[in-house]
Amino acid sequence: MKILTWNINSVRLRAPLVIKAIQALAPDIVCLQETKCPDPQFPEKIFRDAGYEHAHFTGMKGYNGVAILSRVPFHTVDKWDRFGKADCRHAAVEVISPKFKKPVQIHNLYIPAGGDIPDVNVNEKFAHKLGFVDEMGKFFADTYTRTDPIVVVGDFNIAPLVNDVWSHKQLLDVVSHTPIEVEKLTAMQNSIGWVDAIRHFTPEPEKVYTWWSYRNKDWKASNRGRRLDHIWVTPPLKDHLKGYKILSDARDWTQPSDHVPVMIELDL
DNA sequence: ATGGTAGGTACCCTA
Repeated sequence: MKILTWNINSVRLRAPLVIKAIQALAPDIVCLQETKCPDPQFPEKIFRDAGYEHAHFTGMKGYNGVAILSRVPFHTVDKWDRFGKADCRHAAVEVISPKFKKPVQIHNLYIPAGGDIPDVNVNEKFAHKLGFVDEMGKFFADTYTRTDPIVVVGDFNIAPLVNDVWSHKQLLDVVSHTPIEVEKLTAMQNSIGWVDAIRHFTPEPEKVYTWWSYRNKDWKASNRGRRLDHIWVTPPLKDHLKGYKILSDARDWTQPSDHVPVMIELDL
């Protein structure tokens, strides 16, 4: 089973690029973030016509929004409001796997970016981000155990490791790579023993990026990337990891997202 | 030290 995650920054604008990524990678399940689309306007048909007839999404006007599209049947698990806000950042489904006795859940997550200033006293968006990550860790610990087969994917907006950013030293005070964010994300990861599936294949100190800012003249030449998008699995799935792909080419497509598609293949 | 770009929306917010 192939699971793709991509922050596409407007699903209505970039649905054709999602189709292009689907044609390149042939995922079974596609998890999108930043759909920026209220549910009644979600472009379901274009994905249905491409073979992804199952969909679970939660969106709102202008901001945020997550969607799960699938060519295999799933059961909807739920969608959640997080940290007291109805901001459409978390949804989950479950699929039946012949390898496991119980269903495998897939969680799609869009963690808040957190604003520019890494100080909770002057920046409420940063406080929201840290609180959101705390709440996710508590949710996983309260709802599951580390023996449940679960996948969580999404734009976590945090690059936790030294080589998840182009310059560890220069980004220590930049939101996405500050020590407090890394501490919170690590606590969330430890909640039920999440395994970082991308680093399973490309351990430190190899540089791995999934996002390059729009504000760089030449993203490829400057290569000031960050690994903000993640795929984690619980311990029972670790031995079933078969491969991964980061489609960096997509950063060069016409009208690109600033994030690129990240995919994991699991033997389920 | 600063400002750079993008999308959605409505004249500004978030990323």
